[in-house]
Amino acid sequence: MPELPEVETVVRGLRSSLPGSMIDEVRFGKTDFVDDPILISERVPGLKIAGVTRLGKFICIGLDPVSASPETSAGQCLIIHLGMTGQLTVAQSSDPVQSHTHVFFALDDGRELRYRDIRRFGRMLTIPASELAAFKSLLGKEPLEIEAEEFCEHFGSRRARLKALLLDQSVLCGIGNIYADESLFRARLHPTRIAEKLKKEQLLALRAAVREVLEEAILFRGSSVSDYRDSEGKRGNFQLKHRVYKRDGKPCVQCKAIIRRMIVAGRGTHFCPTCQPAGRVRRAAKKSMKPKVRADKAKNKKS
DNA sequence: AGCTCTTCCTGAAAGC
DNA sequence: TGCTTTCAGGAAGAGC
Repeated sequence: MPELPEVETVVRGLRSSLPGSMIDEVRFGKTDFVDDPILISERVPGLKIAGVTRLGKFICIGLDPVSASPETSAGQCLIIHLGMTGQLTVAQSSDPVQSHTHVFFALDDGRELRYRDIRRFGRMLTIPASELAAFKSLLGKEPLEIEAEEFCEHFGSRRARLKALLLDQSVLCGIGNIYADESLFRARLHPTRIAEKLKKEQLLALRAAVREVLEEAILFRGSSVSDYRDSEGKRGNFQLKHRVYKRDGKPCVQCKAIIRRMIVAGRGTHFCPTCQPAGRVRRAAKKSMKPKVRADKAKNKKS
């Protein structure tokens, strides 16, 4: 599934081939993942692609009017989230169309920017360029940009589990299930540990692990599990470097213990029980000779 | 505040 | 062999 390294790889590919081209026409197949297809059809054709950037897991295609008359500030941003199975590729318009391709942006040079999404968990919308800052402000910090102090403030004050926080796009943007698990392994932290209870050095280790994993994954052009492909339709290679993700039942690369899988924050979560020891286990559950009574007492106390 | 559950969707894999 | 069921998960919303 596309997370920060995969989206970054796609963005770099698009950036090298799209800017300067004009979008002539937009055609849609299914549109249930598009905020407002009519608006896109109205606003986008006739605009020139100025640049391609990444915001967390979002791809942002900057579109400018061709004749830059001062009063038409009709610059737009086409924003695309790949969800689980989204693919954004550039093809010749004569190339065969793969199944599940739902949006076609015909360019003025005979090429097409195509959006394919098997499960349609992606999202597509257009906003005026002037609203980009507001859109950005809804997202958390970029994990490759956040400073150490800021990271410690954001995480150190939260009572949530580390895994849940890493997945929360309003805290850090761009991390998904793969890189959350891989980062926690490298930081030697158990996914269910409570962020607030970490020592500063552990928070710093987590920040460093996140950066290291993401940077390495970008070098390998992302991880191709399931359907990920870059803008040329090619696979990434970082899946070969995963140390815990989808490796449950296999020996830990570090200590040979068996990698385990559990559900945390509703997601399949992979970890090494030895390298990533759990935090203090709450005592309550253990010596519960009279669990019912205890539970009731606790309830009465509150009310 | 933060947790779980549900919804969206398809194809792969497991179960019968 | 072939059908049916289960599962995976990013994000948002409901409800606790």
